[in-house]
Amino acid sequence: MKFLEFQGEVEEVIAQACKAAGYKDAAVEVSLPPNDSYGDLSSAVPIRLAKESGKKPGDMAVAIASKAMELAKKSRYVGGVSPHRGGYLNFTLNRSRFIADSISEISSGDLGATKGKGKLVAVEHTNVNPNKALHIGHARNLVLGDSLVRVMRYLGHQVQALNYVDDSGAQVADIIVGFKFLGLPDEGPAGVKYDVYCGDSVYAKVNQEYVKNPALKEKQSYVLKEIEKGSGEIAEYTRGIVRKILEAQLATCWRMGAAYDLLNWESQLVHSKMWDGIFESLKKMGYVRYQDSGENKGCWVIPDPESGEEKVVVRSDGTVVYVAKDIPYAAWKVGLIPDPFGYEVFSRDQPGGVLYSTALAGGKSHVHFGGVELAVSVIDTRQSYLQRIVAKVLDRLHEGSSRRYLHRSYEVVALSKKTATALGFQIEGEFAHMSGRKGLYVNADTMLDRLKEKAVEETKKRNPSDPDHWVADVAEAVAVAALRYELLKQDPDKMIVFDMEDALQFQGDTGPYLLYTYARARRILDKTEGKPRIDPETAAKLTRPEEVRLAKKMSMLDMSAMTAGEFLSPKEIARFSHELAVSFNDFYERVPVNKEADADLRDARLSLVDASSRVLAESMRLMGVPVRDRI
RNA sequence: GGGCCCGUAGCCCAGCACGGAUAGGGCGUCAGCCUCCGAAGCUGAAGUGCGAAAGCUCAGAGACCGUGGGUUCGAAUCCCACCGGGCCCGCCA
Repeated sequence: MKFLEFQGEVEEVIAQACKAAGYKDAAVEVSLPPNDSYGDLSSAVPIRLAKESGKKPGDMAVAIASKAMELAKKSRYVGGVSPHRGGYLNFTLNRSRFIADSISEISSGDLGATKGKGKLVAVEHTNVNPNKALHIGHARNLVLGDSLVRVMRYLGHQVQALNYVDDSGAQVADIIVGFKFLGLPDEGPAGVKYDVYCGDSVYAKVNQEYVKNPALKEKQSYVLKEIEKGSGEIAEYTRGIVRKILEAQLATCWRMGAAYDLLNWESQLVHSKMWDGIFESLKKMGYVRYQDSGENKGCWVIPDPESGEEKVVVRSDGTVVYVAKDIPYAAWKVGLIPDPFGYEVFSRDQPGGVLYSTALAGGKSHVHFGGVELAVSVIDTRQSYLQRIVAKVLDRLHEGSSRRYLHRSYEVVALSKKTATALGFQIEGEFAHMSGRKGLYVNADTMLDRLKEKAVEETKKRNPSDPDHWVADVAEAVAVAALRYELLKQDPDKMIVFDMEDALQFQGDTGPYLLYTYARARRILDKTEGKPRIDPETAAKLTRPEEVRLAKKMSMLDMSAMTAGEFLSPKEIARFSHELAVSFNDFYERVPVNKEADADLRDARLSLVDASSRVLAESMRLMGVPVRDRI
């Protein structure tokens, strides 16, 4: 997009100007000035050069600026250069040319997305144990991961969205114990989603029973062994239950706008024997050791020379621990071992494309997964330690491969005291961590339903004569927008203390604000006579600061996305969207379009409205926030 | 005991990766704005100057950026220590 081109030109001008002034290898750097009265782009290079040469920063800026002004004449977008007495070099845009070019580029459908040329990338996210419904903590994972997938694709990468299904762990076993040994019905009540039933009623109840009746725990390990065996009545039965729960979970994921390319089943990973080969290599290189004495007697362990501690990878009964499942999975992702899987279609109903599933026997291999250049795992911060172990092992298997295996960690979602109390729990501090076992959580669907309820109310108020199905569609979009934006906009390193009442907010820095802003923009296009039209002459009429700011902001989407991709931080897009929406509303309040008498100016403004709203829609799409023409 | 993360107005957050020009938003509070394109929005908050007035002009609420040191011409940003909060360090996943 054009602002990046402008920035490139500015950097070139600075480099050349420094050279001309006798400073050959000056490091070029530019930044957005704190206030646009300084200019459109600034550089502190003279300050640095002054420091090195012992001159005054202001004088240095003047010296560099005099060279830069000449050079700037050859560029397309640099309109002016001025020195600042503090030592800054301030660059201004050739505004009419910049605006005209920006608008035509965007109007032609070029929203800054990179075409092809990217890397093969895997993004793993969601990864919810198939024994319960998604709560808002899982939703944070999904929103982060799915947005990352979208941003990476925008940046031209070829992305595989992976969802790991732990179908052979203790949590699934608990459900089966409930059905097989506590006599709980394996059909939930009518009208209750199956994942909700299993999580709310079965899982919670089984865990209560474990406390009262410790003998029941033995049933759990029996079930676990049966599942691991992979055949027999219990294993077959479990497969059916897991599939049913998973389908219910996927309905929620799809509702939130996430789509996946592949489901990786843990049971298949185990049966693929990928671990065996890796285990052998690790043994050969002496990285894993057998302990014949001490507290880990009979186990295979990975020693950590730094801490002096050791991590068990194979238990004394010969079964593998969780990291030993994550290691082959990671190795498969970055292509350190041959792909043992075939692939089959799991669902064609997924909005956003066919969903595949790993398959050991009978799977076709016309599609390929794994073996990527960059693997990103969206996993909460509590697993950082284990992820570091996985990375270390990858480096042992192939030096440097951990650089291609990135853990995007994020903090958990907790519940505010108010919300926890409303759910019937007594809380000590200001917030409470969610707990599936205790039944202390807010389901993603529950939250979406609450949001939707409120959105129906608000939408009806504004559109009393529209049909119910239309209202419902809009309200659903508003609900998803509100939840996704809320979970995305905050820094992943910060714990979210979720409060039900606060989250029902539709004003201010929220998803619905973006939807509203977009709808306002489309309204102008509907209501105004004339057509969006821009050319160098009419662009010269767009001189109001609100117009210039809006045009500048909209041409920075690609820059935001690049930052988001580089730091695996989609919240960049949230910030950008909000700023763009604020710029638009500022323009909306002060600059008339419909009522503008000058037809050229009106059409130019129309084209600005059209272009900026397209960019807004694109940035919303990158966050998975739905867009509607009218709300 | 070892490690990771957080600490910015009454509340919630941005800015920190790459040190730089007046530390940005949002909620809440108070006061305004729908016979100008959608009020899910926007404007204003002691006041100053001009004017009969509409209005214009300049200014503008709330923050010792957890504390104390250090590096630097310059620190919210980098380094160290401390304080407060959360998390991890299992033959659970």
